[in-house]
Amino acid sequence: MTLVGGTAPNINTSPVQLESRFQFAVSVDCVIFGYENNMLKVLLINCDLPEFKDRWSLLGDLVLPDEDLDKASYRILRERTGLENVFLEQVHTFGDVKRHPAGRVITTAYYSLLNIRDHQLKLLNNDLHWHPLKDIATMAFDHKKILDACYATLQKKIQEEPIIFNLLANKFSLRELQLLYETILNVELDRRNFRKKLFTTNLLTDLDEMEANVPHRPGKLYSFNHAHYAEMKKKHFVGIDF
Amino acid sequence: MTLVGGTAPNINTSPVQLESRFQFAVSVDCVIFGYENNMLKVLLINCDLPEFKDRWSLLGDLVLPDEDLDKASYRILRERTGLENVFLEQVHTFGDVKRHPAGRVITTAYYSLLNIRDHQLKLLNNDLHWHPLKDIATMAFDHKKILDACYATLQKKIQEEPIIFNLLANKFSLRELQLLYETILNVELDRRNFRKKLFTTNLLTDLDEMEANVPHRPGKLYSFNHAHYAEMKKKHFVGIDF
DNA sequence: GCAAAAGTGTTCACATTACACCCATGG
DNA sequence: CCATGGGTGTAATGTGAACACTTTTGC
Repeated sequence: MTLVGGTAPNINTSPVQLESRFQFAVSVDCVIFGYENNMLKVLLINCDLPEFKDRWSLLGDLVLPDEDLDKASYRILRERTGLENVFLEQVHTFGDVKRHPAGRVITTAYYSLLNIRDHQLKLLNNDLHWHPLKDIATMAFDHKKILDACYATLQKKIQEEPIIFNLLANKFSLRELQLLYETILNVELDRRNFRKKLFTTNLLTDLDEMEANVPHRPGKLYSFNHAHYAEMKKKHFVGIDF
Repeated sequence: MTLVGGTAPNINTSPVQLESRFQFAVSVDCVIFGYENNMLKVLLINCDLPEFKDRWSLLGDLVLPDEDLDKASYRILRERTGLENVFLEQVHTFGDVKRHPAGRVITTAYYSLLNIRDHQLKLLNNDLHWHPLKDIATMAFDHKKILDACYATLQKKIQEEPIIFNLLANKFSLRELQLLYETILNVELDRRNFRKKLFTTNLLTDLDEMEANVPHRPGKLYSFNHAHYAEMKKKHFVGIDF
């Protein structure tokens, strides 16, 4: 065991020459979740590395030397989807020695939520594809582990904060919202209790519009009340639990 | 804006030469929480960098080239406290370009929980000091931001999992446990409801021992029932909420 | 008129909260 | 005997879960 209280030069306490220790590459990987046809999907790209032939990879890239870590994740998202102002949040950093065949690459995972319908046209001429989460069994690198971690975070987070609306169009029915909760959490919810609960949060704006072209009685359409949520957040924590 | 679907060589998709891009140093910083005299404390070390004269720094170090990120955090803890098998968990990675004056250093923050009483002797001959959390206003680097993030995680996590026992001695009274919850969460709890709640979790083992040397009626002593918690975890998620 | 989902209230079980009195010990 | 916290129970309130029928639309 190393001696307690050793006084070796330390990056936090003493001026140290760092040049010889810039030996790492740092990347970010984005788990971009989308929702379509009652399926939670993830945007993936084909991996051309011989080690991972025919496997899928997350969208990621090396962080640039003069680029903040968070900025890098937004850059990936922008370069790959053309989108700005999308929900994006750091989840975890993966730094096992052998996680990347090219060398020592530490990667920080982010997850992002967006509405596939609104953005699908921007994905033309691309190697990118939406994959139903359920169908993803193996991936390149340690990306399955990263995906699992981000999915777990997503499941937890939608019960704490109303981030789920990022996956829906601006206008949605209560049924769509409930289905999305059920899909992500992998549970079944009582329709009446769900409605009650959502309405008491006051986070929904009734648009006085109805669904169209549905083979049944059309439901009302709602939108997420961003302004009201911002107000609530100022005062107290907002939770959504089932 | 960068073109969507650009096909520039990418670390996740194509074989790339990395050597020229190993331009980062990677460190870990540990926020080591302890509890003593009804105060939540943090183990800090003096920073000798001229930029941060007389400021305090977290315990951290560069990750070694052949060392897993998680392993590095355990090493810091072992080197600084002599402790093994202490609760330690990753919180967040901080990677702003200018966060470290020596160059581009990405740091991953971990937090750790330990019982000060049981371990204080190992801190002799050391620059380390326990600081009451309340007294820490400024720190070196972005360490105050890191500390705040870890504290927020701690507050949240003790309401989800029984990690709080890591801060207490093996034997503790219900009052000590309640005080600790109150201290960390910065709330006041009803004593009777607290007892009921804790007992219903079945996580406490009644040791049939009493406090000694207290200037009032001695309370019973309990220990955390690790075995029972492990059993519960197998079956379902265990939550502790107030 | 049939299928499919919208919309709506009540009851019950359980969990949380609020709250007051006597007890044991040290000084 | 006094100060300090230990130990206990109950009533009220709030929350989550279970549950059935009528309505509206497309076909």
